[in-house]
Amino acid sequence: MNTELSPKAAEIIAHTRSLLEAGSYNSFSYADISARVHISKASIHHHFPSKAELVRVVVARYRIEARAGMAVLNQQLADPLDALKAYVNYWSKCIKDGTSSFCICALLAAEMPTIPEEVAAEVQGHFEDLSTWLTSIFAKGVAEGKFHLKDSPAIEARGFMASVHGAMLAARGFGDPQAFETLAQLSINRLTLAN
Amino acid sequence: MNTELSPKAAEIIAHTRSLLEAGSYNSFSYADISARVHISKASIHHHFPSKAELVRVVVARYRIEARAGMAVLNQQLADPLDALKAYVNYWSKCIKDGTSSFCICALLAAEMPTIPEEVAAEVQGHFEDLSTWLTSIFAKGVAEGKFHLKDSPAIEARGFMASVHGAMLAARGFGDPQAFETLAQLSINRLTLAN
DNA sequence: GTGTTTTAATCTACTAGTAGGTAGATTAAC
DNA sequence: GTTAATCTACCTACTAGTAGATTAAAACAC
Repeated sequence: MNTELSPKAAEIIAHTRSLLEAGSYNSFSYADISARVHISKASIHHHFPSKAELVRVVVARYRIEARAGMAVLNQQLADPLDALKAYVNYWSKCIKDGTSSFCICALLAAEMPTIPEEVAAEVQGHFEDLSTWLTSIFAKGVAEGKFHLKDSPAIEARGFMASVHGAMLAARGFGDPQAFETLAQLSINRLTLAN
Repeated sequence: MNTELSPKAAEIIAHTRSLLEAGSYNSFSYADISARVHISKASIHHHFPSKAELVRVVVARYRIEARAGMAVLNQQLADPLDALKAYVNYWSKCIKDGTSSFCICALLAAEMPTIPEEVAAEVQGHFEDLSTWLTSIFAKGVAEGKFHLKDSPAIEARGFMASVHGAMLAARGFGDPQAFETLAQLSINRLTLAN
Protein backbone atom coordinates (compact mmCIF):
# COMPACT_ATOMS: atom_id res chain seq x y z
CA MET A 1 0.00 0.00 0.00
CA ASN A 2 1.32 3.37 -1.05
CA THR A 3 1.30 5.96 1.71
CA GLU A 4 2.81 8.74 -0.43
CA LEU A 5 0.49 11.65 -1.09
CA SER A 6 0.60 14.59 -3.48
CA PRO A 7 0.91 17.98 -1.73
CA LYS A 8 -2.73 18.88 -2.49
CA ALA A 9 -3.99 15.52 -1.24
CA ALA A 10 -2.04 16.08 1.98
CA GLU A 11 -3.58 19.55 2.32
CA ILE A 12 -7.08 18.14 1.78
CA ILE A 13 -6.45 15.54 4.48
CA ALA A 14 -5.11 18.08 6.94
CA HIS A 15 -8.10 20.38 6.54
CA THR A 16 -10.57 17.50 6.63
CA ARG A 17 -9.05 16.41 9.90
CA SER A 18 -9.38 19.82 11.48
CA LEU A 19 -12.95 20.22 10.21
CA LEU A 20 -13.79 16.80 11.60
CA GLU A 21 -12.14 17.66 14.90
CA ALA A 22 -14.43 20.64 15.38
CA GLY A 23 -17.64 18.69 15.02
CA SER A 24 -18.83 15.57 13.32
CA TYR A 25 -18.89 13.58 10.11
CA ASN A 26 -21.88 15.59 8.92
CA SER A 27 -20.81 18.99 10.23
CA PHE A 28 -18.63 19.81 7.22
CA SER A 29 -18.91 19.49 3.46
CA TYR A 30 -16.74 19.35 0.35
CA ALA A 31 -17.52 23.07 -0.04
CA ASP A 32 -15.85 23.77 3.32
CA ILE A 33 -12.73 21.90 2.30
CA SER A 34 -12.84 23.59 -1.10
CA ALA A 35 -12.82 27.04 0.51
CA ARG A 36 -9.89 26.21 2.78
CA VAL A 37 -7.67 24.38 0.32
CA HIS A 38 -8.50 26.78 -2.55
CA ILE A 39 -9.38 24.01 -4.92
CA SER A 40 -12.68 23.15 -6.63
CA LYS A 41 -15.00 20.50 -5.20
CA ALA A 42 -14.45 18.43 -8.34
CA SER A 43 -10.71 18.41 -7.69
CA ILE A 44 -11.27 16.98 -4.21
CA HIS A 45 -13.21 14.16 -5.88
CA HIS A 46 -10.23 13.56 -8.15
CA HIS A 47 -8.07 12.84 -5.09
CA PHE A 48 -10.75 11.12 -3.01
CA PRO A 49 -13.72 9.63 -4.89
CA SER A 50 -16.18 9.95 -2.01
CA LYS A 51 -16.56 11.59 1.37
CA ALA A 52 -16.62 8.21 3.12
CA GLU A 53 -13.31 7.29 1.46
CA LEU A 54 -11.77 10.68 2.28
CA VAL A 55 -12.65 10.39 5.95
CA ARG A 56 -11.56 6.74 5.98
CA VAL A 57 -8.14 7.78 4.69
CA VAL A 58 -7.96 10.61 7.24
CA VAL A 59 -8.64 8.15 10.06
CA ALA A 60 -6.30 5.50 8.62
CA ARG A 61 -3.44 8.03 8.53
CA TYR A 62 -4.36 9.22 12.01
CA ARG A 63 -3.95 5.63 13.16
CA ILE A 64 -0.53 5.38 11.54
CA GLU A 65 0.56 8.55 13.33
CA ALA A 66 -0.85 7.25 16.61
CA ARG A 67 0.92 3.89 16.31
CA ALA A 68 4.16 5.69 15.47
CA GLY A 69 3.68 7.84 18.57
CA MET A 70 3.16 4.78 20.75
CA ALA A 71 6.29 3.15 19.30
CA VAL A 72 8.33 6.25 20.09
CA LEU A 73 7.08 6.24 23.68
CA ASN A 74 7.95 2.55 23.96
CA GLN A 75 11.47 3.22 22.75
CA GLN A 76 12.23 6.41 24.64
CA LEU A 77 10.50 5.78 27.95
CA ALA A 78 11.23 2.54 29.76
CA ASP A 79 9.15 3.53 32.76
CA PRO A 80 5.42 2.82 32.24
CA LEU A 81 4.31 5.78 34.33
CA ASP A 82 6.50 8.10 32.24
CA ALA A 83 4.93 6.68 29.07
CA LEU A 84 1.40 7.40 30.30
CA LYS A 85 2.41 10.87 31.47
CA ALA A 86 3.90 11.56 28.06
CA TYR A 87 0.72 10.36 26.36
CA VAL A 88 -1.45 12.63 28.49
CA ASN A 89 0.97 15.56 28.18
CA TYR A 90 0.88 15.22 24.42
CA TRP A 91 -2.87 15.90 24.49
CA SER A 92 -2.59 18.61 27.14
CA LYS A 93 -0.13 20.43 24.91
CA CYS A 94 -2.23 19.94 21.75
CA ILE A 95 -5.35 21.27 23.48
CA LYS A 96 -3.47 24.17 25.03
CA ASP A 97 -1.69 25.38 21.90
CA GLY A 98 -4.60 24.65 19.60
CA THR A 99 -2.78 22.04 17.49
CA SER A 100 -5.68 19.70 18.11
CA SER A 101 -8.55 19.78 20.53
CA PHE A 102 -10.01 16.29 20.29
CA CYS A 103 -9.14 12.77 19.20
CA ILE A 104 -11.04 12.34 15.92
CA CYS A 105 -11.66 8.68 16.71
CA ALA A 106 -13.34 9.57 20.00
CA LEU A 107 -15.50 12.06 18.11
CA LEU A 108 -16.43 9.56 15.43
CA ALA A 109 -17.03 6.83 18.03
CA ALA A 110 -19.77 8.98 19.50
CA GLU A 111 -21.68 8.91 16.22
CA MET A 112 -20.75 5.34 15.28
CA PRO A 113 -24.30 4.23 14.38
CA THR A 114 -24.60 6.91 11.68
CA ILE A 115 -21.21 6.91 9.95
CA PRO A 116 -20.18 4.82 6.92
CA GLU A 117 -19.09 1.27 7.72
CA GLU A 118 -15.56 1.66 6.38
CA VAL A 119 -14.99 4.67 8.63
CA ALA A 120 -16.48 2.90 11.65
CA ALA A 121 -14.11 -0.03 11.09
CA GLU A 122 -11.08 2.28 11.21
CA VAL A 123 -12.38 3.98 14.34
CA GLN A 124 -12.85 0.63 16.08
CA GLY A 125 -9.35 -0.28 14.91
CA HIS A 126 -7.94 2.75 16.68
CA PHE A 127 -9.80 1.91 19.88
CA GLU A 128 -8.21 -1.53 19.73
CA ASP A 129 -4.72 -0.19 18.90
CA LEU A 130 -4.81 2.25 21.77
CA SER A 131 -6.27 -0.14 24.34
CA THR A 132 -3.77 -2.84 23.37
CA TRP A 133 -0.87 -0.44 23.84
CA LEU A 134 -2.24 0.89 27.14
CA THR A 135 -2.80 -2.68 28.35
CA SER A 136 0.87 -3.51 27.69
CA ILE A 137 1.96 -0.41 29.61
CA PHE A 138 -0.36 -1.24 32.50
CA ALA A 139 0.85 -4.84 32.58
CA LYS A 140 4.43 -3.61 32.71
CA GLY A 141 3.59 -1.22 35.55
CA VAL A 142 2.05 -4.06 37.53
CA ALA A 143 4.92 -6.49 36.78
CA GLU A 144 7.45 -3.92 37.98
CA GLY A 145 5.41 -3.27 41.12
CA LYS A 146 4.91 0.37 40.17
CA PHE A 147 1.14 0.43 39.62
CA HIS A 148 -1.43 -0.55 42.19
CA LEU A 149 -4.50 -1.65 40.29
CA LYS A 150 -7.84 -3.06 41.44
CA ASP A 151 -8.61 -4.86 38.21
CA SER A 152 -6.83 -6.55 35.31
CA PRO A 153 -4.42 -4.48 33.18
CA ALA A 154 -6.79 -4.86 30.20
CA ILE A 155 -9.80 -3.47 32.07
CA GLU A 156 -7.79 -0.78 33.83
CA ALA A 157 -6.26 0.28 30.51
CA ARG A 158 -9.72 0.69 28.97
CA GLY A 159 -10.85 2.59 32.03
CA PHE A 160 -7.87 4.93 31.70
CA MET A 161 -8.62 5.42 28.02
CA ALA A 162 -12.27 6.18 28.83
CA SER A 163 -11.19 8.72 31.45
CA VAL A 164 -8.96 10.51 28.96
CA HIS A 165 -11.70 10.61 26.32
CA GLY A 166 -14.18 11.73 28.97
CA ALA A 167 -11.78 14.51 29.98
CA MET A 168 -11.79 15.78 26.39
CA LEU A 169 -15.58 15.73 26.46
CA ALA A 170 -15.57 17.61 29.76
CA ALA A 171 -13.27 20.31 28.35
CA ARG A 172 -15.82 20.94 25.59
CA GLY A 173 -18.92 20.46 27.72
CA PHE A 174 -17.77 22.94 30.36
CA GLY A 175 -16.25 25.25 27.75
CA ASP A 176 -12.99 25.01 29.70
CA PRO A 177 -9.96 23.59 27.86
CA GLN A 178 -7.99 23.49 31.13
CA ALA A 179 -10.42 20.86 32.44
CA PHE A 180 -8.71 18.26 30.25
CA GLU A 181 -5.36 18.54 32.00
CA THR A 182 -6.92 18.66 35.46
CA LEU A 183 -8.96 15.49 34.90
CA ALA A 184 -6.30 13.60 32.97
CA GLN A 185 -3.85 14.33 35.78
CA LEU A 186 -6.29 12.76 38.22
CA SER A 187 -6.19 9.51 36.24
CA ILE A 188 -2.40 9.56 36.28
CA ASN A 189 -2.26 10.17 40.04
CA ARG A 190 -4.50 7.22 40.74
CA LEU A 191 -2.01 4.76 39.27
CA THR A 192 0.67 4.90 41.90
CA LEU A 193 -0.47 6.75 45.04
CA ALA A 194 -1.81 4.29 47.57
CA ASN A 195 -4.64 5.73 49.65
CA MET B 1 -42.96 28.89 31.42
CA ASN B 2 -45.39 26.29 30.14
CA THR B 3 -44.00 22.76 30.02
CA GLU B 4 -47.21 21.19 28.68
CA LEU B 5 -46.94 19.79 25.19
CA SER B 6 -49.46 18.61 22.66
CA PRO B 7 -49.26 14.85 21.91
CA LYS B 8 -47.71 15.44 18.47
CA ALA B 9 -45.13 17.85 19.87
CA ALA B 10 -44.22 15.24 22.47
CA GLU B 11 -43.86 12.63 19.72
CA ILE B 12 -41.64 14.94 17.69
CA ILE B 13 -39.44 15.52 20.73
CA ALA B 14 -39.18 11.81 21.52
CA HIS B 15 -38.12 10.91 17.98
CA THR B 16 -35.73 13.84 17.72
CA ARG B 17 -34.08 12.66 20.91
CA SER B 18 -33.60 9.13 19.62
CA LEU B 19 -32.31 10.37 16.26
CA LEU B 20 -29.89 12.67 18.07
CA GLU B 21 -28.80 9.83 20.33
CA ALA B 22 -27.73 7.74 17.36
CA GLY B 23 -25.42 10.34 15.87
CA SER B 24 -25.08 14.08 15.86
CA TYR B 25 -26.88 17.39 15.37
CA ASN B 26 -26.31 17.13 11.63
CA SER B 27 -26.91 13.38 11.24
CA PHE B 28 -30.70 13.72 11.00
CA SER B 29 -33.14 15.98 9.21
CA TYR B 30 -36.74 17.16 9.41
CA ALA B 31 -37.47 14.51 6.76
CA ASP B 32 -36.32 11.77 9.16
CA ILE B 33 -38.59 13.06 11.92
CA SER B 34 -41.39 13.46 9.39
CA ALA B 35 -41.14 9.79 8.36
CA ARG B 36 -41.16 8.55 11.96
CA VAL B 37 -43.90 10.77 13.37
CA HIS B 38 -46.06 10.48 10.22
CA ILE B 39 -46.49 14.20 9.92
CA SER B 40 -45.41 16.62 7.20
CA LYS B 41 -42.19 18.63 7.52
CA ALA B 42 -44.27 21.81 7.56
CA SER B 43 -46.17 20.56 10.59
CA ILE B 44 -42.94 20.08 12.49
CA HIS B 45 -42.17 23.71 11.77
CA HIS B 46 -45.58 24.62 13.17
CA HIS B 47 -44.58 23.10 16.51
CA PHE B 48 -40.93 24.12 16.46
CA PRO B 49 -39.98 27.07 14.25
CA SER B 50 -36.39 25.93 13.62
CA LYS B 51 -34.14 22.94 14.06
CA ALA B 52 -31.98 24.80 16.58
CA GLU B 53 -35.06 25.58 18.67
CA LEU B 54 -36.34 21.99 18.40
CA VAL B 55 -33.05 20.55 19.61
CA ARG B 56 -32.79 23.24 22.30
CA VAL B 57 -36.20 22.18 23.62
CA VAL B 58 -35.20 18.50 23.46
CA VAL B 59 -32.11 19.21 25.56
CA ALA B 60 -33.97 21.52 27.94
CA ARG B 61 -36.54 18.79 28.64
CA TYR B 62 -33.76 16.23 28.99
CA ARG B 63 -32.26 18.46 31.68
CA ILE B 64 -35.58 18.64 33.53
CA GLU B 65 -35.80 14.84 33.49
CA ALA B 66 -32.20 14.53 34.66
CA ARG B 67 -32.70 16.97 37.54
CA ALA B 68 -35.86 15.12 38.55
CA GLY B 69 -33.86 11.88 38.52
CA MET B 70 -31.17 13.37 40.75
CA ALA B 71 -33.81 14.67 43.15
CA VAL B 72 -35.36 11.19 43.38
CA LEU B 73 -31.96 9.66 44.15
CA ASN B 74 -31.37 12.30 46.83
CA GLN B 75 -34.70 11.47 48.46
CA GLN B 76 -34.62 7.70 48.21
CA LEU B 77 -30.97 6.92 48.82
CA ALA B 78 -29.30 8.41 51.85
CA ASP B 79 -26.03 6.59 51.23
CA PRO B 80 -23.83 8.41 48.68
CA LEU B 81 -22.38 5.17 47.29
CA ASP B 82 -25.88 3.83 46.70
CA ALA B 83 -26.78 7.02 44.86
CA LEU B 84 -23.80 6.70 42.50
CA LYS B 85 -24.50 3.02 41.97
CA ALA B 86 -28.11 3.85 41.10
CA TYR B 87 -26.97 6.54 38.65
CA VAL B 88 -24.61 4.11 36.90
CA ASN B 89 -27.16 1.28 36.98
CA TYR B 90 -29.73 3.53 35.36
CA TRP B 91 -27.43 3.91 32.35
CA SER B 92 -26.39 0.25 32.35
CA LYS B 93 -30.05 -0.71 32.14
CA CYS B 94 -30.85 1.87 29.44
CA ILE B 95 -27.94 0.70 27.31
CA LYS B 96 -28.79 -2.96 27.86
CA ASP B 97 -32.50 -2.77 27.07
CA GLY B 98 -32.07 -0.23 24.29
CA THR B 99 -34.10 2.52 25.98
CA SER B 100 -31.20 4.86 25.42
CA SER B 101 -27.62 4.26 24.42
CA PHE B 102 -25.93 7.60 25.07
CA CYS B 103 -26.38 10.82 27.02
CA ILE B 104 -27.42 13.36 24.36
CA CYS B 105 -25.51 16.09 26.17
CA ALA B 106 -22.28 14.09 26.00
CA LEU B 107 -22.89 13.59 22.29
CA LEU B 108 -23.58 17.27 21.68
CA ALA B 109 -20.63 18.30 23.86
CA ALA B 110 -18.34 16.47 21.45
CA GLU B 111 -19.45 18.72 18.61
CA MET B 112 -19.82 21.88 20.70
CA PRO B 113 -17.89 24.17 18.30
CA THR B 114 -20.33 23.45 15.46
CA ILE B 115 -23.76 23.48 17.11
CA PRO B 116 -26.07 26.51 17.52
CA GLU B 117 -25.28 28.72 20.53
CA GLU B 118 -28.64 28.20 22.25
CA VAL B 119 -28.16 24.41 22.12
CA ALA B 120 -24.57 24.67 23.37
CA ALA B 121 -25.75 26.74 26.35
CA GLU B 122 -28.21 24.03 27.38
CA VAL B 123 -25.54 21.35 26.99
CA GLN B 124 -23.13 23.28 29.20
CA GLY B 125 -25.99 23.75 31.67
CA HIS B 126 -26.41 19.98 31.91
CA PHE B 127 -22.70 19.48 32.50
CA GLU B 128 -22.95 21.96 35.35
CA ASP B 129 -26.15 20.41 36.80
CA LEU B 130 -24.64 16.94 36.78
CA SER B 131 -21.23 17.91 38.16
CA THR B 132 -22.85 20.00 40.90
CA TRP B 133 -24.99 17.05 41.97
CA LEU B 134 -22.09 14.60 41.82
CA THR B 135 -19.94 17.02 43.83
CA SER B 136 -22.56 17.11 46.59
CA ILE B 137 -22.67 13.29 46.63
CA PHE B 138 -18.87 13.06 46.74
CA ALA B 139 -18.66 15.65 49.53
CA LYS B 140 -21.20 13.65 51.52
CA GLY B 141 -19.21 10.45 50.97
CA VAL B 142 -16.08 12.12 52.27
CA ALA B 143 -17.85 13.74 55.23
CA GLU B 144 -19.28 10.39 56.26
CA GLY B 145 -15.88 8.75 55.92
CA LYS B 146 -17.17 6.41 53.24
CA PHE B 147 -15.14 7.63 50.25
CA HIS B 148 -11.39 7.74 50.08
CA LEU B 149 -10.50 10.42 47.55
CA LYS B 150 -7.17 11.80 46.45
CA ASP B 151 -8.51 15.16 45.29
CA SER B 152 -11.33 17.58 46.15
CA PRO B 153 -14.94 16.38 45.81
CA ALA B 154 -15.46 18.86 42.93
CA ILE B 155 -12.52 17.52 40.91
CA GLU B 156 -13.25 13.88 41.76
CA ALA B 157 -16.90 14.37 40.78
CA ARG B 158 -15.87 15.73 37.37
CA GLY B 159 -13.42 12.86 36.98
CA PHE B 160 -16.18 10.38 37.75
CA MET B 161 -18.48 12.08 35.26
CA ALA B 162 -15.73 11.98 32.61
CA SER B 163 -15.21 8.26 33.27
CA VAL B 164 -18.90 7.54 32.80
CA HIS B 165 -19.04 9.53 29.56
CA GLY B 166 -15.84 7.88 28.41
CA ALA B 167 -17.36 4.48 29.16
CA MET B 168 -20.28 5.31 26.85
CA LEU B 169 -17.77 6.29 24.18
CA ALA B 170 -15.88 3.03 24.72
CA ALA B 171 -19.06 0.97 24.31
CA ARG B 172 -19.57 2.55 20.89
CA GLY B 173 -15.92 2.62 19.89
CA PHE B 174 -15.39 -1.06 20.65
CA GLY B 175 -18.85 -1.95 19.34
CA ASP B 176 -19.46 -3.64 22.70
CA PRO B 177 -22.40 -2.30 24.77
CA GLN B 178 -21.29 -4.41 27.74
CA ALA B 179 -18.11 -2.32 27.96
CA PHE B 180 -20.12 0.49 29.55
CA GLU B 181 -21.09 -1.51 32.61
CA THR B 182 -17.62 -3.00 33.02
CA LEU B 183 -15.90 0.38 32.95
CA ALA B 184 -18.51 2.26 34.96
CA GLN B 185 -18.27 -0.44 37.64
CA LEU B 186 -14.52 0.21 37.80
CA SER B 187 -15.18 3.87 38.67
CA ILE B 188 -17.60 2.82 41.40
CA ASN B 189 -15.16 0.32 42.89
CA ARG B 190 -12.43 2.94 43.15
CA LEU B 191 -14.45 5.08 45.54
CA THR B 192 -14.32 2.90 48.60
CA LEU B 193 -11.82 0.07 48.26
CA ALA B 194 -8.51 1.13 49.76
CA ASN B 195 -5.56 -0.33 47.86
C1' DG C 1 -78.27 26.18 22.37
C1' DT C 2 -77.14 28.09 17.98
C1' DG C 3 -74.21 30.86 15.16
C1' DT C 4 -69.83 33.13 14.73
C1' DT C 5 -65.14 33.87 15.35
C1' DT C 6 -60.62 32.35 16.77
C1' DT C 7 -57.11 29.37 17.26
C1' DA C 8 -54.42 25.22 16.61
C1' DA C 9 -53.00 21.71 13.67
C1' DT C 10 -52.49 19.95 9.64
C1' DC C 11 -51.72 19.66 4.61
C1' DT C 12 -49.72 20.44 -0.40
C1' DA C 13 -46.79 23.00 -2.94
C1' DC C 14 -43.07 25.61 -3.07
C1' DT C 15 -38.54 28.29 -2.20
C1' DA C 16 -33.47 29.13 -2.08
C1' DG C 17 -29.58 27.03 -0.90
C1' DT C 18 -26.47 23.08 -0.20
C1' DA C 19 -25.20 18.19 -0.32
C1' DG C 20 -22.18 14.77 -2.62
C1' DG C 21 -20.99 13.56 -7.04
C1' DT C 22 -20.26 13.52 -12.49
C1' DA C 23 -18.99 14.96 -17.45
C1' DG C 24 -15.93 16.60 -20.17
C1' DA C 25 -12.50 19.95 -21.45
C1' DT C 26 -7.99 22.09 -20.40
C1' DT C 27 -3.53 22.42 -18.63
C1' DA C 28 0.96 20.83 -16.80
C1' DA C 29 4.40 17.11 -15.95
C1' DC C 30 7.12 13.41 -17.16
C1' DG D 1 1.81 11.20 -25.82
C1' DT D 2 0.27 9.52 -21.86
C1' DT D 3 -0.93 10.57 -17.17
C1' DA D 4 -2.19 13.44 -13.27
C1' DA D 5 -4.31 17.53 -11.77
C1' DT D 6 -7.16 20.95 -12.36
C1' DC D 7 -11.20 23.57 -13.98
C1' DT D 8 -16.24 25.03 -15.27
C1' DA D 9 -20.57 23.53 -15.61
C1' DC D 10 -23.77 20.68 -14.32
C1' DC D 11 -26.84 16.93 -11.94
C1' DT D 12 -29.99 14.95 -8.65
C1' DA D 13 -31.27 14.61 -4.08
C1' DC D 14 -31.89 16.71 -0.03
C1' DT D 15 -31.63 20.76 3.44
C1' DA D 16 -34.25 23.96 6.51
C1' DG D 17 -37.78 26.83 6.02
C1' DT D 18 -42.20 29.47 3.94
C1' DA D 19 -46.90 30.47 1.80
C1' DG D 20 -51.29 29.77 1.85
C1' DA D 21 -55.29 26.76 1.99
C1' DT D 22 -58.05 23.44 4.76
C1' DT D 23 -59.85 21.25 8.71
C1' DA D 24 -61.43 20.79 13.33
C1' DA D 25 -62.06 22.11 17.63
C1' DA D 26 -62.62 25.67 21.24
C1' DA D 27 -64.38 30.32 22.77
C1' DC D 28 -67.54 33.64 22.74
C1' DA D 29 -71.82 36.24 21.59
C1' DC D 30 -76.54 36.48 21.96
